[in-house]
Amino acid sequence: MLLDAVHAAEPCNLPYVGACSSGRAHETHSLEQLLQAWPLQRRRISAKQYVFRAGQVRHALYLVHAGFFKTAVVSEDGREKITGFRMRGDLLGLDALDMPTYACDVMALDTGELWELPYARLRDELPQFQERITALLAGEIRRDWSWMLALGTLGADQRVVTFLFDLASRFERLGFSPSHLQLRMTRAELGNFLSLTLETVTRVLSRLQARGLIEVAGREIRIKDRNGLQTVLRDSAAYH
Amino acid sequence: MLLDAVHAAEPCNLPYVGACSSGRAHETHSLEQLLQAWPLQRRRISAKQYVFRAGQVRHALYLVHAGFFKTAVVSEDGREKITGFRMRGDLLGLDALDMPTYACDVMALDTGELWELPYARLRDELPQFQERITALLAGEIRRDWSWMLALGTLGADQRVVTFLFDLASRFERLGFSPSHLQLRMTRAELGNFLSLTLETVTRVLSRLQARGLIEVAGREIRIKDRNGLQTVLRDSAAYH
DNA sequence: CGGCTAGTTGAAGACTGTCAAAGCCTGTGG
DNA sequence: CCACAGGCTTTGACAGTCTTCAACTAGCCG
Repeated sequence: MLLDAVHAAEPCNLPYVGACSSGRAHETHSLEQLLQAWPLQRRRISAKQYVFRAGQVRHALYLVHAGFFKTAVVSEDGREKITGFRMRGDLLGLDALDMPTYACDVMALDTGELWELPYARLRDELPQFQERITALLAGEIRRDWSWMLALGTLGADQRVVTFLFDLASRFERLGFSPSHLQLRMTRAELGNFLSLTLETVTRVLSRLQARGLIEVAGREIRIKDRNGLQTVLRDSAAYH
Repeated sequence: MLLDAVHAAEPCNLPYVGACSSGRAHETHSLEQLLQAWPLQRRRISAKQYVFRAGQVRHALYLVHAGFFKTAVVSEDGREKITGFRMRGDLLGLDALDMPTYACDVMALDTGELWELPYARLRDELPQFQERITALLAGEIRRDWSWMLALGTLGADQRVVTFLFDLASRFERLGFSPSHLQLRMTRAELGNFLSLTLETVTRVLSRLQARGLIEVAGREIRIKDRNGLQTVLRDSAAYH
C-alpha cells in the first residue's frame, strides 16, 4: 500500500514536472531510459529489510525503482550515522565501486523495488554509462558537502526546515506534491541524519506547527507557509 | 620555507613507509607513476591564494604535488564550511567533474605546487585513468561519511583527537613522522572543519596537553601518548 | 614602535541533550 | 471484539557542553 502511494502519481503533476529543470531528474531519467533495453534483474524488498550491509561482498549496483531507503555507516564502537535517504532514481552501492565489499548499510523503510545493474557489462558496452556514474559520484560528494555545511552551521530549527525543503524538492522532481510530505522515517532516524536527538526533532516540528508554518500529523507533514519557513532559515542563520 | 618542510623528508622515514599498506598511498603513487610519461603543466602557488573558486569555469583537474590546501563550500548567505584539507597525492576539482564550473573554493595554506591534468585526454588515452578517478571519487564519499559520523556523534575532545589521528596517518603515508605534526591551518579553520569554535579547539588542545597526552606549541603538535588519546576516544564516546 | 593577525583563557549564557512520563497507534492474540 | 503489548511520538524539567563575549598575550612586519 505504501508502494501504491509511490505509483499513484497525483493529478497535480504538471506544474512540478515543468519546474524540474536542473539536476538529477534529467540524469536519472536518462539512466532509466538507457536501461530499458537491458533485461535487468529485479528485486523486491519489504520494510526494515537490509538491501546489503557494510562488509558483505559486493554483488551488484542497485537502482532504486520504488520505495524509500536509508544508507548508514557504523563505527567500530557501534555509533551509527545515517548518510542519506534514497528514493527512485538513486543508485545504491556507488560508494564502494572500487572495493570488494560494500561500505555502508542500506535498509528499506517501506516496500520497494530495486533494479540490479551489471556494472562491468554496462561500463564496457554502454559508452554513456561511465560518465553517468562519474556524474552521480560527484553529485553525491556535493550533496554530502552541502549537508556538512548545513549541519555544521545551522541550528536545530534550520536543519529541520532545510530537510523539509530538500525532501519537498526531491518529491517535486518525481512528480509529487512538494507541499504534502509523507515521511517514511522515524523521528530517531531523522534526528540521526540531522545530528539531533529525536526529542529535538519533535520539538522543532511542534514549534513550526505552533507558528502556523507547517501542519504535523505524525509522519504526515504539510507545508503551509513556504515563505515563513524561508524566513526561519534567514533569521537566526548564525552560528560560529 | 614551509615548502622545504615538505620536501625535507625526515631520516626516520623507513618504519612509516613500510607501514603504509592500505588505501590511498598506493593508488596515488600509481597515479603519479602513470603520469610520469606525460608532460604536465605545473603551477606554483603561494599561501592564501585561491587555486580556484566555486562558480569559475572549470579549466583543469589538479594533482597536489606539494603544499597544503583547504577546500570549502559557501552558502548563498555567506556561511562557509571547510570540507577537507588536501595534501600531496590528493586531486582538486574532482567534485565538479560533471559540471562546467567548479563547485568549491580551494585555497593554499602554504606554498605549493600543482600538476594540471588534462582530464579528457587522460581519460581517452589512459585506460587505467578512468577507474582510478572512480576510485578517488568513491573514496572521497566514504571519507566524507566518516567525518559526518564523527562530527555527528562525537564530543569536542574526541573530534580533535580524531583529527589528530587522521592527520598523523596521512603524514605517515607520505613518509613523515606520525607523532610530530606541523599544522598548516589556523584554529579557526580547524574549528570550522570540526564544527567547533576556535576557542573550543584551543581549549581542547590545552586540556589534552594538561593531561600529558600531547605537547602544543602553536601549530606544532607532538603526540606524546597515543594510547592515552585512544582512551579519550573510547571513554565518553557516547552521544545520542 | 604600533598595528595586525593568531592564539589563549575566563565568565556567563544558550541551545540542545538527557531523563522521565504519558499518550498514541498498530498489530496480535485471547 | 476487546485487551494488551510494543514501538513511535510528544511534552516537561533539568543538566551539560559548547558558544558567545571579552580581555589579554605573543609574534610579525611595515
